[in-house]
Formats: sequence, C-alpha cells, structure tokens
Amino acid sequence: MQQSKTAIQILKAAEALFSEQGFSETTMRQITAKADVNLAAVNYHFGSKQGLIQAVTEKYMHPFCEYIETVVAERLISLPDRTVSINELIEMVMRALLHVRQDNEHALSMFMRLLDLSYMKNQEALRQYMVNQYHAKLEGFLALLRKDASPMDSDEFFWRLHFLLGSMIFTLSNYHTLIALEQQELEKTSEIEKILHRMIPVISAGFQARSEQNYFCRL
Amino acid sequence: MQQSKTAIQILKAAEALFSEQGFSETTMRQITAKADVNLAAVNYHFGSKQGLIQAVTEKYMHPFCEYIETVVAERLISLPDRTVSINELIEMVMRALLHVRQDNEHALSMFMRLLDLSYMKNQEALRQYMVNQYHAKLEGFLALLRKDASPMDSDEFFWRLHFLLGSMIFTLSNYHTLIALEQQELEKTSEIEKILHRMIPVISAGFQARSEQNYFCRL
Amino acid sequence: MQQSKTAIQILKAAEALFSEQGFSETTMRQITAKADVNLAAVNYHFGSKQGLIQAVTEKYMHPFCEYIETVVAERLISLPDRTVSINELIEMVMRALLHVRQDNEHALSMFMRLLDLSYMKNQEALRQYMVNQYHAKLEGFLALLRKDASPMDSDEFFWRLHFLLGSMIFTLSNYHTLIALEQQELEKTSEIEKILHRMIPVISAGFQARSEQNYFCRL
Amino acid sequence: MQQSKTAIQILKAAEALFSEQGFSETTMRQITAKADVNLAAVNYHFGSKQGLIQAVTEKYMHPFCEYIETVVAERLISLPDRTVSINELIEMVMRALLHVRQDNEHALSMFMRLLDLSYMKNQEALRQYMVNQYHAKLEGFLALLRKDASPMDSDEFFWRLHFLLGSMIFTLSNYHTLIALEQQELEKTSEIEKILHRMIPVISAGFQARSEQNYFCRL
DNA sequence: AATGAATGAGGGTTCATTCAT
DNA sequence: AATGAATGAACCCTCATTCAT
Repeated sequence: MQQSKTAIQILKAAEALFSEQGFSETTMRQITAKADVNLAAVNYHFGSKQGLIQAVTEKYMHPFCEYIETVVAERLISLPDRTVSINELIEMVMRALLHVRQDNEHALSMFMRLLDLSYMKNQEALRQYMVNQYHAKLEGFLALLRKDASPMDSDEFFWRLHFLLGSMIFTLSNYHTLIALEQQELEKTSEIEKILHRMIPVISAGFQARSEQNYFCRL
Repeated sequence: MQQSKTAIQILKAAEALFSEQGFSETTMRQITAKADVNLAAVNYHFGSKQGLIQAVTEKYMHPFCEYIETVVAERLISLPDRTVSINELIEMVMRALLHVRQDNEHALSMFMRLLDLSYMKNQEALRQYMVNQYHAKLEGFLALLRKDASPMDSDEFFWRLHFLLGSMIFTLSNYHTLIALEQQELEKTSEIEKILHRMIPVISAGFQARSEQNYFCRL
Repeated sequence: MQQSKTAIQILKAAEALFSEQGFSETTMRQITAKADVNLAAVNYHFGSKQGLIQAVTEKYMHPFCEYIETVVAERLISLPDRTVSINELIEMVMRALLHVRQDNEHALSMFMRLLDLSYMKNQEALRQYMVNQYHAKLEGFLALLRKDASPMDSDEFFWRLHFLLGSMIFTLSNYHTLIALEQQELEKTSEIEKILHRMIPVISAGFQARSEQNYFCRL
Repeated sequence: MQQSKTAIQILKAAEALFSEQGFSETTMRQITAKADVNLAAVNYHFGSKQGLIQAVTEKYMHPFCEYIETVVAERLISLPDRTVSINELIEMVMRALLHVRQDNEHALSMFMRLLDLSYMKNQEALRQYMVNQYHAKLEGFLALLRKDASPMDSDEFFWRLHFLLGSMIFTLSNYHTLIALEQQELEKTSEIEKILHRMIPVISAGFQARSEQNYFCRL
C-alpha cells in the first residue's frame, strides 16, 4: 500500500481538526491524540507540521485543479463552437468541489481554509508555491471566465473574482458553524450539495452585475 | 483623558498586527514591542489578550452598529412610505464601514478578521457575546433586508446573507494582500472606497438573483 | 545590580554542569533544576542556550585576554630592554588562568572546554567569533612568544603552540576527573595552583626542544 | 566473511562522523544515511549506539595496545642490556598510531576522541572498561617510561603523562581543523606523519624537563 | 539478514500570564 | 500607573530504540 494505516489516520484526524480550528490553532498533540498514534508519527511520515499541511494541500489541490483542467478541455473539444456561459463555468467549479470532497465531510472546509491561509499577508511563500504549482492548470478556466466577463476592466474582474472567491471560502470553511446556526435558527439542515447549488445563481449574478458609476458622489 | 497614552499605543499596534496576521498569530511580545511599551502593559490595561481583543471588538462594533441603527431609523422617519431598496441598504453598510474606519488604515481588516473569527467552530463564546451585545441594534436593518428579499425562503435568505457576508469579510480582511496582488498583476492600486463601491452592485445582484430549481438533476 | 540573582544562579549552575559534562550534553532542564529556577528563565535572561554559552564565554575570555594584554604591556614598559623569556610568558598565562578562576572551582574547566569546543570542525562560527573578538588582545603576547621561538619555522611554531595548548586544554578541562584518578591511584590531591605550576617547565621545555631532522627515515 | 558488508559500511561512516563531530553530536540517522543503510541496521549489528562506539573502540584500541606490547617485548629481548630512551618510547607510540591508522584518514581523530571521551567525568563506565581491557598490555610500556623518568615523584609523573597525552589527544582529535587552519594561515599542509614526528621532540623534552621548585612564591 | 514503521522520552523554545516592587 | 523579573504550560521537533515482518 502506498500510505500506511498510521499516515491515513493522521491525515483524517488532521483534516477534521484543521477544518474546525484552522492550522495554527491545531496542535500536533491534538492530531496524534485524535488519530490514536504516537506524537512522533507525524514527523516520521510527513517530516514536520508544515509537511503535513503541504500533504493535505496537495491531496485536495491536485485533484481539484486536475478536474478543472480536464473538464475545461473536454468541453472545448466536444462543443468548440458554443460559448461557455458563466453559469456553466461556476457549475464546473461546484462539481470539482464535490469531486475532491468524495466521502470526507471535512475535506471542503479544510481545502477552503487553506485557500484562506494563502491570502494571509505573511504567507507569501505558500502563496507563491501554490501559484507555481497550480496556476498553469487553472489558466484555461480563468481565460474562459475572463472572456465572458469581457465588458469589464481588468481591475473590476480582479475584484469581482475575489468577492466571489470570498463567498466560497467563507461559507465552506465555516460550513460546520453555519450548518449549526441554520439548525438553531431555522430548525433545518442543508446538505453541502444544496449549499453549493445555492451559490451558483448568486455568484453568477454577482459576476454579471452592471457596475455602478460615479461612486465618489454616492459614498 | 479616558484612555492612557499607553493603552492607546497598544490598541494602535494591536490593530495593525491583528489586521495583518490574525489574532492567534499575533503575540503579546509583538504588540508591546511595536507599541514600545512594557510586556505586562497589555494585561495591566486590558486584563488579558482576550480582553484586548474584546476592546478592539467594541471599539469598532459599537459605532458600526450604532451607525446602522441610526441611519435605518432616520430613513424610516424621513420617508416612511417609500420602500428601501437593497442597493440603498448595502450602501448603508458601506458607509457604516467607512465611518468606523475613520483614519485607521487597519481598522476594517481587523474588524472583518474579528467577524471571521466569530464564525470559528470553537468560538461560540465570542459569537454568543456578539449576538447578545449587538443583535438588537441590527434587527431593524435585517428586517428591511428580509422584506426586500421576500420571495425567498428563510433558508435561502440565510445562506445568501452569508455568501455576501463572506465576500466582505474575505476581501476586506485580506485587503492588504489583495492590494499588493493587484499592484503586482495590474500595476494599479485601488483605494478602499473604490473597493467598497465595487462591492455594491455585486452583492446587490447576488441578493436578487433568481434561484435555480431542480438542482439535484444538475449537479 | 547589573545581573539579577536568578541570572547569577543560572550562570553558576551552568558553569558547573558545562565543566563536568560539556555543552551539548548539558540540558536546559539540568541547568534550571540545579539553579532552582524556572525552565524559561534561561531564555528570559540569555535568549537561548547558545546565548548562555556566549555569556560564559565572555565572562572568562574577556578578563583573561584583558589580563594578558595588560601584563604584557606593563612588562614591556617597565623593562623594555630585557628580553622576555618563554618561562616568563608561560607564567603569565598561568597567572591569567588563576585570575579568571577567582573563587569558582569550575571556571577553568569550563573555560578550557570552551576552547576545546572552538576547535571542533563544525564550530567555525564560534571560532571566527573568538578570533574577531579577542585576537587583537592576544597579538602582543603571541609576538613575544614567536620572537623567543625565532629559530623555528612558522609551521613548527604553529604545531608546537597547539601541542602545548592541547596540554592545557586537556588537563584543565578534565581537571576533576584527573584529580579523582590521582586520588585513587596515589592517594594524593593536587591543588590547581600546583598543577598549573607543574605545567610551566613541561610546556617551556616542549617549546624549546630541538627539532629532529630526517623524520622520513625514522618513522 | 566475519563482518557483513552493511556492518563495514556503518563502521566507516561512523568513524568519519565521530572524527569530525564527536560521539554524542553524531546521530544514528547521520550514520545510517552516510552508510546508505537502514536506520535500524546499527542496532541490529551493534546492539546500540554505545555498542557501535565500543566496536570502534576495540577496532583501534586492540591493535594499538597489541602493537605496543609486542614492540616493547621484542625490544627487551633483542637488546636486554641497553636502556630504552624516552625518545625511543615515544617513537614507538607514534609508530603504533600510524599502524592503527592504516588507510583510514579518520581513524586517528576518532581514536583520540575516544580517549578524550573516556576522561569525561560521567564516563566512568567507559574508563573502567578500558582499564580492565587494556591496562595489562600497556603495563610494560608504562614501566619503561616510568623508569626513565625515575628522578620524578609519582605525582609529577602522573601529571606529565597527562600533559603530554593531552597534546596528542587535542592535536590529533582536531587534526582536520588544525590542518585547515594551517592551510589558511600559512598556505601549507602537513601530512599526519610529519605532525606525529614533530610531536616527538616536544613530548620528549616535556617529559625530561627539570621541574621548578618553590612554586608557591612564584605564582 | 534486514527493514519500514512506530514509539516513549526528552530536547530547546515560546507562550500568555503573574508577581513584587 | 507601570514595569522588570519570573513562571507553568505547552509548543514542535529529534533522539535512540524496538517491533512486526
């Protein structure tokens, strides 16, 4: 087997804890206690805490980007003449997220928390690493998105992309808290599929909104 | 004076550091070093690190909520018969943000990072505190928002609210990083006012988007 | 007071342990336990274990070199015409050693262990630091020693210097063990003054020995 | 073959590392990595790290003592009437050192570092082991040395022996550093044979030096 | 004969906090 | 009102060693 049972237990425990508490708030002792393995096992299998974080990064970033790249390529080959709508593109992302999630309920929160971390000011190294590693695979997707958003300036596109990325990152990284709040306030529980689906029209509309002018006299 | 010079220096230093690094990544030593005060001063003036965080919470939450409450009340009195559009409501929020920002460039990032923190699973105490303290002042605003979004189910409203809250929290808490990225990619720098303004149509459109049906057969 | 009581206790405990066990074999926990202070006190007062080692380095190297420099200068002023014999020079060193020892029975062992450490292959940083810091003060002494050893080649001088430095470093850094051995074998105990005195003719004779020729046909 | 290929690789790697870094500074991981064998191999072949150290001890101590014992015996048989000069005795030691060195450039440094270790205060077990194991073989040699040094007191002999042992141990255990220093300062490199030869007159003269009297009034 | 996996003990360091002044 | 000194707890990591195969 490629990964030992212990390594898998560690990953599983780490993902759950990272998902709920974030990375730096999660200690090696918590991870190894939850995984029911020796404290030194993390360093044995992953070299360091940072190595563990990188392992989970790759575990989710790789298939996510791979999925996006593949699906974009397939779409362009099968229907080369038809334009790709924003809705279609966003659906691709949602399907990619479901794809990396597989059967691990903490996968998406942790994945999103990782993206969140990468935008921290003092995490330039992580940011650069992710750009180097994965930017190429996402280029095709971004180009299509940019094309659909053509009437927009580059800076408008930049900010809208991050507004909507923020929606995803915030709601999915805090998924468990929000589910609990929803339960408490509305006595209702949404499955993650439903949440992702709800995001589609909101993000799509946000992207296509007509930008306002003359903001200086407004605010 | 109500607050000693030392306390003010601490607050200023803490806000900058919290804004850039987050709360738990910021140490008392960093804060007191930057503020050029004694290490024990934070505990002396604020009781604990948590006390300091609570102090900055109140410093920004209070005027923010006060502003929203006031402006909503004024609007309802002056034009009681006219409905309040979503755009108008969102603009209120943006003006409230500019109002709490005042002259402190780190204020908004830190404020948003605080909201972010309050959605962490293990921060129920903070969450509860904020609800108890400020929910009443925001009730009027939320009622207006809910009214405009009337054709929506309660759960749809809940999630959209958080999608769009996520946009705000993510982009504003990582404001400095995003500015740097924009500078690097586009050789352009947006002032915070412009960013807030850009958010208005995106959030507004997101709120008003027509929700899709039959999602199960789509994803 | 310049150094707090705790810092002094730490230094005293550290010197004893370093003297008996060497530096890397001595743990912070041993030091703080012996000094009866908190584990974190070393880092508070000296920054790190390395900082503590540097502190003891300076505590002994500084007065030692200062002493040598002063005594050499005085000697040259008071009797400028008389040559300085090797015996006299070596006696200066021995007196300098007694001077740094003062009332601390571990001082000399530790001092010598430090010199020993500085010749380790992977301690180039320490070596360079000591050269930069103290070479100037010892230059005068070395010049006099070199002058007396004039019929020698530079490389012969280099090696003899280290042969005799080795005598000092080995016997003084292992002082306590050797005393114990002497006691055990001969039922006799030498005070450190006597040992230093014994070294004088041996080192002196070693320095002045007539070097052999034609070693290739001998060994 | 008596020793497996793996065991030989381990010994070779360990000797190099022990020679350069000392024993406790050298880790099992460093050894097994350099030897390109499994981490557990050391414990498998030598029982423990201490067992490995004991193995290299015996590898060098045994032939060294054997050599000395043999050569002393041969000398006494072939020329029973002629006294053995100190110079001759010291040359024996040097030839014994060259004999154990064979073709391994790290052998002598490591051997000397071992002797150094055995004088550490907390290494009484090692010290006792070496005395038990090898004292008998060196008795003859020491007796001859003692006879030549007859006008000396026993304690004087004890200390001079260690002064000169210190010369050897220090210069040979730090052989690589000293070679580098010589190269750097004098642009010259001495082979080990030359260094050993240089030691002969120095040690010899040290042993035969006339001891000084009345030291109390001098220092 | 040999090894990948795993472990318990202990390493130095850093944290927020408290105490005595 | 303020601070230098000191602390207990916890941090990540590395060590030599052992176990199951």
